[in-house]
Amino acid sequence: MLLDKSFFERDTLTVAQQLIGCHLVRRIDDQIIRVAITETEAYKGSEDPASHASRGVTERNRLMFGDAGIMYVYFIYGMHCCMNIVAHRPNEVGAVLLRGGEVVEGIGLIRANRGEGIADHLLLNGPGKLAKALGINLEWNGYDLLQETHNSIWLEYKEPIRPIRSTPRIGISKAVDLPWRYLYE
DNA sequence: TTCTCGATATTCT
DNA sequence: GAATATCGAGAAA
Repeated sequence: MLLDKSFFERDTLTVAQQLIGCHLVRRIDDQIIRVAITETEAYKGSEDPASHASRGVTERNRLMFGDAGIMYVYFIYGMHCCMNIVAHRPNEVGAVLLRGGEVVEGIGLIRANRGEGIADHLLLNGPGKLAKALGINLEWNGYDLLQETHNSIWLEYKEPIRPIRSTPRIGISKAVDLPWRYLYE
C-alpha cells in the first residue's frame, strides 16, 4: 500500500515511528532497489533547538515549513547528503530523517552506488550511506513523494517486523535528552 | 571491539 | 569565522 498525504499529515513523532518497517523503493531505468526502513529521527517544530527549523525560515530549511510528503535533502559536513521527509500536522513544522535501512532487493545496484567490498550490514546503516545507496543527491530536494506517477521513488506501508524503541538523537549537541530517534530493538 | 581524527562545503552568526 | 542531523581509515586494546 502506498503512503498517502494523510500518513504524513500527522504528528512528526508518530510518522517517524510509523515509518519503521516501511519499504522505500527506488527505480533506476528498469532496475529496482527496495529497502526496509529501520531507523529514523524526528525534527519537530520550530522550537526544537536541534532542528534546522529552529531559527526560522531560511533558504535551506524552507521545505520543512511546507507541505507534508515532500523530500527534504540537505548537504552536510562537506560531503554527505541526508534524506528527510516533511511530516507534520497542517500548519506545523517538521521532518523525519531517514537514518538507516536493510536491503530487501537490488543489492547489486546498491553496491554499485556505495562501492564494492562493503559488508552487508554497513551498506545502509547511516543517513549519508542510505542517500548514497539510493542515488539521492541535492537535486532531489523538493521531490513530491505523493505524486501520482511513482516512476523513480516511492514508499509502501509495511508492518514493523520487530519491536521498536526510541533513544536520543545522534550527532546533535542541542536537545540531546529528547528521545526522538526510532529503531528496532 | 572501541577510540580518535581528518576530510570537506554549505549555512548561519 | 565557527559549527555541522557524517563517514571511513587507522590505532589502540
